This record gives sequence, structure tokens and C-alpha cells, in this order.
Amino acid sequence: MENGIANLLGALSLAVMDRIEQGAREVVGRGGETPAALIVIGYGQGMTNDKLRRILGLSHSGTVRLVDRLVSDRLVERRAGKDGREVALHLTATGAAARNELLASRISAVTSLLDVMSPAERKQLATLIRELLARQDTSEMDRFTICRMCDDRVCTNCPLPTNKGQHAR
Amino acid sequence: MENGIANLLGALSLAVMDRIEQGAREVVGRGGETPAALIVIGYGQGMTNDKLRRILGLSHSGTVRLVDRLVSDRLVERRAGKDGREVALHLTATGAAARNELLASRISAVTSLLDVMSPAERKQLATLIRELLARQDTSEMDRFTICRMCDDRVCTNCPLPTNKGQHAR
DNA sequence: CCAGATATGTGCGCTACGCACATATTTCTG
DNA sequence: CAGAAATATGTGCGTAGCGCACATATCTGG
Repeated sequence: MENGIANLLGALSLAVMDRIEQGAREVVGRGGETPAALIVIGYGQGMTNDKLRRILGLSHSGTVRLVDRLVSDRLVERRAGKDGREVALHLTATGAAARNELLASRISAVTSLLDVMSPAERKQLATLIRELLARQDTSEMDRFTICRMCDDRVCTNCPLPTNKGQHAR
Repeated sequence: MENGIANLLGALSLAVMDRIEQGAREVVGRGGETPAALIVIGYGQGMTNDKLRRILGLSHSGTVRLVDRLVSDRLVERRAGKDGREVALHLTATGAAARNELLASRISAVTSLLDVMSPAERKQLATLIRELLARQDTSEMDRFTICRMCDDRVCTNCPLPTNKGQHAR
């Protein structure tokens, strides 16, 4: 059946995310979108509450409370934004350290599944996944959403297309 | 960088699970492990509360409450088990229908990401993922956990080291 | 200069889950 | 074969994470 591949990818994705989420919970002591929020804020482009909300796919109030948790955990600070309405989210030193741990934990979780493959197989798989992602029809915000856990220290050449509405940002 | 592949697989897995979970929530109106529970119970080997708990990776009480929700939604029935202590979980007709919808939604979600690939690329990817899964060092319960969302109507040849109908108590 | 858009914060409730405890049934001893 | 331990389920209570509706502050365009 042609759907066999869909089922296999579904199973693999579940296994991958189980491991990533377990590691993330151990590192930051929180679940849900909180780990992703820490990573996204760490990208450092003067993240606002509202932008974060759209990237994480949460409601507005859910995002405010999520940031409340990060602030009470001393991982994030709310600073004044350019616009008097906006809040600029910044990582504290502790937050930046936690973020690095989080990224390392994620890479390690995925690597532990991948290291049964030979270097040639890994290269082949990387090429296929890169193509798969590159051909997706993703909006600017979709791209941030998919990449909300991505390790910017490792992913120097993101395959996702940046041109859906033809103009970025 | 050697970790590029891990990051790519992590990003893809996140995208896949986002779509699967969104569809599952639309179908059953519940999140968390509830959709997986419906699928697992539907495998139909006289599932018990305790076995379900181990497959889903939840606490005991969490599982009891999860089953409570499924029962109150008229998707699952609690029947007497062989052992006087056990409860045998069975899908109602409504539950079986919801389960089929759920599986179809999952396959459709993954397929929508995959159909940018040519048949040859899909076949190549399937072979690699199958190998990746086949070489994992998984316990009996790990396999059920990884396969807790799997479509048994589609996955006739599970690559994980044990057939899924098998029960080792 | 004021109506609408934008951005954030709050009151309130709900879902999903865990811990500790209680209860019922088997199984395993001595 | 009686009692202890193991197994399986259910309950009281609390918490984390999130959404809806509403309130407030700031910016923008006619």
C-alpha cells in the first residue's frame, strides 16, 4: 500500500518527538510550548508577545501566561519595546544557558535514534528530508513555526523556502 | 556539520506531529494521549487499564481519568476482564468509527507533507525509515509506545523487531 | 482628534495529568 | 491454608497549560 510510507514517517516522528519532549521537560521542568518559547525568544530579534503567540500557535492569553512562567522561572525578562505597546522579550543569563542545554538535549535525542544508520545512509536521509522541507508551501509564519525548536547553531542552511508571499518580513 | 541531519529530522518530526495532533483534536475533540488511547484500545487484544498506562507512558490515575473521558464520550466501554481485578476496555460502535476517522486523518496529515516527493523519492525514504526503525533497540513495551498511533490497516509489515499483534504480558 | 487597529494584561474556567491513598482481587509463601 | 505481597483499579486533591471574554494602553489613519 502506498500509505505505508506515511505510517512509517508518522511512527518515526512520534518516536522523535517523544524523546525530544522528555528531554526538554527534564531540562526546563516545563512542558507544552514552553521549551519552544525559550528557543524562539533566544533567536533574539526583539521578540514580542504577539509574534511569539503566532509562532507557537497559542492563544493570546496562553502566551501571556507562558511568558509569566518563564519570567517567574528567571529565564526571561520583559523589557520595554520600541513601540510603547510592545514588550521586548529577552533571555536572562540563566535563560540563555537553559536554552543551550535544551538545544543540546534535542540534538542528542534525535542523534540517539539516528546513529544506527551508516554515514552514507544518514547523508541520503538528510538529502531527502532537506528536499521534502524545501518543497513545502510554507508561509513566513509557517516557517518560524516549523523551526521553533531548531538549533540555530547547527542549522546554518535552512531548506525551508522564504518566498510564499514573495516578500519577507 | 554532522548534526545537521538531526536538526532536520527534528524539524520534520515537529511539523508532522503538529499536523497529526491538530487533526486528531478535530476528530475526537480531545488532546494529549486521548487519541492514542483510542487507537491502542482498538487494537483489540482485551486491553486493560494498566497495559494502556504503560503504552501511553502515563501515570495510573491519569490513565483512569483518560478512560473516564472516553467512557463519558461514549467511545469506550469498561467490561469485566478475565481476571477479577482487570477491566477489559472495548470500543463502542461510535468509538470504532471515531478511531477510523482518526487513523485516516493521521495518514492524510502525513501524506500532505509527503506528496511533494516523487514516487522514487518516497520509496527511497520509506526504505531508509524502515531500516532506521528496524535497527532500534526497543523493548516490547517501547514498540507498543512507538506504534501507539499506527494504522494497523496500513502497516501490514511493521519494521520494529516484533509483530504488533503479539502479546508478551 | 478621534475611531479603529494593535499589543498586552486579567478573571475565570476547563482539560490533562500526577501524587498519595484506598480498595479489591489474585498469587506466593511458610 | 492463612497471611503477606503483588497486581489492578478507583478517588481526593492539587497543578500545569491553555482558551474565551473582557479590560486597558498605545499607535495610526482619515
